[in-house]
Amino acid sequence: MAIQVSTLARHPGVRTEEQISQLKHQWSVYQRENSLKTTAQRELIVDVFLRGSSADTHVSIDELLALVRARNARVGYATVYRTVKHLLDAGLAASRQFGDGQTRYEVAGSESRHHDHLICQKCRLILEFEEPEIERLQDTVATRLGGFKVMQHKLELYGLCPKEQGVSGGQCPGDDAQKPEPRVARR
Amino acid sequence: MAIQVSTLARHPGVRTEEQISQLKHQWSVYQRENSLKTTAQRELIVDVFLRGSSADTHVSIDELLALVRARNARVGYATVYRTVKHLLDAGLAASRQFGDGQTRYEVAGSESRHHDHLICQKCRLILEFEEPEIERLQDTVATRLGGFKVMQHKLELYGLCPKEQGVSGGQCPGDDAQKPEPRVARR
DNA sequence: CTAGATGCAAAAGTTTTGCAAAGCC
DNA sequence: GGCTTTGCAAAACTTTTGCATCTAG
Repeated sequence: MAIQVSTLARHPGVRTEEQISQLKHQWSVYQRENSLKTTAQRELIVDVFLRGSSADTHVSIDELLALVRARNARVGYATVYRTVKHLLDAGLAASRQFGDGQTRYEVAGSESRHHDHLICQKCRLILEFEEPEIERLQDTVATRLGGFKVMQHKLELYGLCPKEQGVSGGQCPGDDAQKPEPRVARR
Repeated sequence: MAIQVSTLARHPGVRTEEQISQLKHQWSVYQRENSLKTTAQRELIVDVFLRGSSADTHVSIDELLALVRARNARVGYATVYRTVKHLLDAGLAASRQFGDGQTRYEVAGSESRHHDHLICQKCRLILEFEEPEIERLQDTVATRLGGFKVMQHKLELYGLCPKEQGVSGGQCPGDDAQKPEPRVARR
């Protein structure tokens, strides 16, 4: 019996045009409020990030830069870092650390419902899921803590995906681990 | 009405001698299994880590080294990193990233019950709490995911501690942020 | 004696910053 | 024109590694 993984992940990367333009509107509001100028690089980075193809949910800065450079080679690291910082500030991006040493970013914003993550400890596959119950849990704890005001949470489940269970040397979606290329520009 | 924070934190640092020796036993088993030699430095690091005073739950490598050097100045970074790696491997330490850029470590092991964290976004105070409900939640998701085997979870709640709420420029336990000293030895 | 451990310094990897040049408004 | 942004390189910071030396077993 095949296990339907795809129904669990929130159709990553399948963002409708409508959602994209909603997110872009949120971005332009932020731009105006902070008197940010509109530059080709920044717009490109934002566009690439918000559209994120299904393979590129949870991008690292490196990956994002690579995607951006595919469309415009003359973009520097610093610009990506600075732009992502703006996206975080605008609430359009959220950062996550899954323990692989890199900070990863995913699309947030009013359009996206909150979700949590399940990470395969063997193959590093990352799945998303929604669990409304946890909001209730959060409130329970908040109440017990009395004075605390809980703003957000991060829940990560770590375990083994179907392909890894029992298989000692089995392969896995993320297992064909081509050593990450040395970063695009290193000194 | 004062809020009883202390009852929520699992009495951090108040580990009984019995617990300590239980942990040390676990360590010595690991040592034997992996033919690790007993050296003064390593024993010291392990001791300092496992005893961790109430202020020193969730230590960073830097903090741990500082504590260790207070007792023996001739210990290097590398040794601390290598020893902590052993502790992780032995299941006596667990690593956490709370978004302040440093990896932090806390005591794990059979003695300690699982717990989760609440982090004040303003003052970086870290509290621990237990919430049995979440194990059930974990199972719910595992069931829904069908083929997944969930091994562990991390739940982090981010919010504002009592002292920070409503106070725009208010101070906070962790707010007297003396800029972190430049690391102990830098080139 | 020998395998493992240490300390140092260098290297590696990620993120930030200073600055001159270029671009937006 | 003035203020923001960019790209580059250098700096800052965390973690790992190579190696000569030392030490527990």
